[in-house]
Amino acid sequence: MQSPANKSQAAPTITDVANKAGVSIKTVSRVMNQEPGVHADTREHVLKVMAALKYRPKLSARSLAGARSFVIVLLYYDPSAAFVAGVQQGATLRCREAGYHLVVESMHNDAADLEQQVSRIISTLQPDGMILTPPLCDNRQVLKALQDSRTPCVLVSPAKDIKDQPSVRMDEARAAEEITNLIISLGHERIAFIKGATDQSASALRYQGYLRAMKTHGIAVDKELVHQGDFTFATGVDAAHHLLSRSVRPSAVFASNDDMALGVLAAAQRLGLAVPGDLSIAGFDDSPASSLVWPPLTTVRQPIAQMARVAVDMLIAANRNDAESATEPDLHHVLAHELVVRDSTSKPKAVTAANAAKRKR
Amino acid sequence: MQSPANKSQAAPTITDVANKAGVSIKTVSRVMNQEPGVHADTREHVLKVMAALKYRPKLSARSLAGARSFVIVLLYYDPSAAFVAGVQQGATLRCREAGYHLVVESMHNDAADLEQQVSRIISTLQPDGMILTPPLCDNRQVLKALQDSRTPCVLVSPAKDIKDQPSVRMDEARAAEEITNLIISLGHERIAFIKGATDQSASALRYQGYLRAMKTHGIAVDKELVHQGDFTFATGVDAAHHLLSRSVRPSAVFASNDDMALGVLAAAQRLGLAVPGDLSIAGFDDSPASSLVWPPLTTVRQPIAQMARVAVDMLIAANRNDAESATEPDLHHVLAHELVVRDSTSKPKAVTAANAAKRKR
DNA sequence: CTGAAAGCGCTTACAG
DNA sequence: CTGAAAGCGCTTACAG
Repeated sequence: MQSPANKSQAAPTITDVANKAGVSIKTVSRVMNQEPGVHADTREHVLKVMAALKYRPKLSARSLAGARSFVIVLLYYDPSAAFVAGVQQGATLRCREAGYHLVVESMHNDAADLEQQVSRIISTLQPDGMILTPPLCDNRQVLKALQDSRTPCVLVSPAKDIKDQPSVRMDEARAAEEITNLIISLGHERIAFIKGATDQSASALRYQGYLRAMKTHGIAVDKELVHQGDFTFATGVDAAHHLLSRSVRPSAVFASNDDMALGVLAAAQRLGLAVPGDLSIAGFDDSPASSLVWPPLTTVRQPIAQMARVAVDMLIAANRNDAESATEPDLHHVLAHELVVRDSTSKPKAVTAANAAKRKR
Repeated sequence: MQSPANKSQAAPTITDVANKAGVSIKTVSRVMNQEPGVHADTREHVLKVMAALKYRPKLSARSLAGARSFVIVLLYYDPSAAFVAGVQQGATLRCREAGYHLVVESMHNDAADLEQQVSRIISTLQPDGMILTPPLCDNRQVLKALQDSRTPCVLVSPAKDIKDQPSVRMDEARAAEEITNLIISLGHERIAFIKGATDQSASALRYQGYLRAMKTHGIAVDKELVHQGDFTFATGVDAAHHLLSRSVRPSAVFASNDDMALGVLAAAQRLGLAVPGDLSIAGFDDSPASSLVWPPLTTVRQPIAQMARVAVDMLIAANRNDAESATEPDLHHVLAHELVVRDSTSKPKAVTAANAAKRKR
């Protein structure tokens, strides 16, 4: 049924390139894999023929014949849309640069057959590596499936580092400390803190950062100004109502994520407080919403896309080192974050005035 | 170097299954592809052996040997994180149900070599189908690369439907009409509208919906109450300042997306207007931020994940029909949206009072 | 209803 | 520096 015309339209194979270049397919293979041991002229000639024919090696053939699949899997379970999108953006771009492709799979963290699901994906796809994001990167079943299959794997923002298990993260505590320092440097002393969900490691780390900054500056932490939240908008609102009903109000609130900070902002505005005039507010995450309110929030930007890029790089390196059994250079990467100072924080006008008044009495 | 112990650990192949089941690999192949012409007992027995061996066919081998790759590619260029995440969620889950895998690739819509990039991905991956989201689904270069390769492709929310080109969308105009109806039913008459970016088809459609509802209810549209925006927070703020400085203010604003609605909300609050008391506000998209402000926004939820599921279904069906050359049943799907009524809209208290006062004079 | 043979397009291990 | 042969794990086209 296939006419010659159709046949000529078929995608060129390595054999087509070899024939036209007058070399063996092995030489073409060497060139496209950038292996040594090919004469410069030969290499150049083959390269030209490949370009002329618009030759693209098929992933399935390379994968079946060789040890690599050029596939990296991103396993995730709905953290925030912004987080997934960020990881993906970084991972997919880096993959393309390196000739890899990113397969994404969304899994329920509490599925009973999670280990099976993961091992099935690995067996079917035989990926060269896997990227895990919270909460899956802290899930025993997932980790077990990965280890059994000996698939290289990088954890992005895991709760804690595991020995011999590569990871990428930012310094949550340091970032929280810096944002607290910023608020203190503005002149605040009564700085409230809203904690995040107790089952997430970031919560404790961010709280540590807050405490450290307060201590460094010799400011006593009033326990009444520390409130438990769970990273949701609603608990931010709640916390604000509690904190702002104190006889002596805080002049600033550091909510350990943006959603809670937005809750504080909403509550403050309902109470008729000016932000940042009457109350400075800082968040954490640089979520999209943080710049879609007035005033836009001072917050911390996680290097999400960059973490994903690094994760991909580590996986590719792991594949190369596999044969050489070289020791991994850096198992645990910590990437720089960024303070995003916007309009929700300022000098404590009201408090300053009040303090001045007090002193006069 | 490989000990027998290691060998037995190797992933089982179709040959292993065939040997253990005492049949040919062709029979195993028939069973796993659910092909007819296998005795029920044989089928059952093979199935048991596959399960016992935890046999998983390798995608690379199936892809190389056969006409299908079991891979679907999602091509996107950073619309909103929420949109990408939604499409992905729907697509990845549906893919897993059907034994497919989703490869994601992020591309710059304005890249000079876009057509080449897309055709390279197709040649390399040989996907069974492709999902395109805005703005790529309206990009000529992308569409051309797809057609040249004859890869089945579904457009999600394209600017307009193309003949013979499958698509999935919601009814933007209808949704905008419904939200306008809602506002009208609350008692509003001076309803402002903020248009979206002129280069996006949704802008015109949503405006049409607004006009249609106003006309249906016999309310004249005051052109001073229609303001051009571009879907950003900043233009929402601008629009609000213009609209609210009118001698007779609107009692409600329908911003044609949430980001602009949030801008209106921020501006209104700075001006000391109560929302929804003094001003009702409605948005469009149900963005994450829309419920992270006070009051939470009345808006429209697009069936994003559902659109992606349908897109995957259409691609899988296209692959099946390929051989039978059956005609596609529904080329253009329109999915139901959902009105999300929250607290940013209410009866026009202030205006009602004012109107009452006017009448008394 | 079942199977033997050939082949998909590459890489591997070996030879020269 | 280069290549001929075998094989990866499946599906296809054909036979019985």
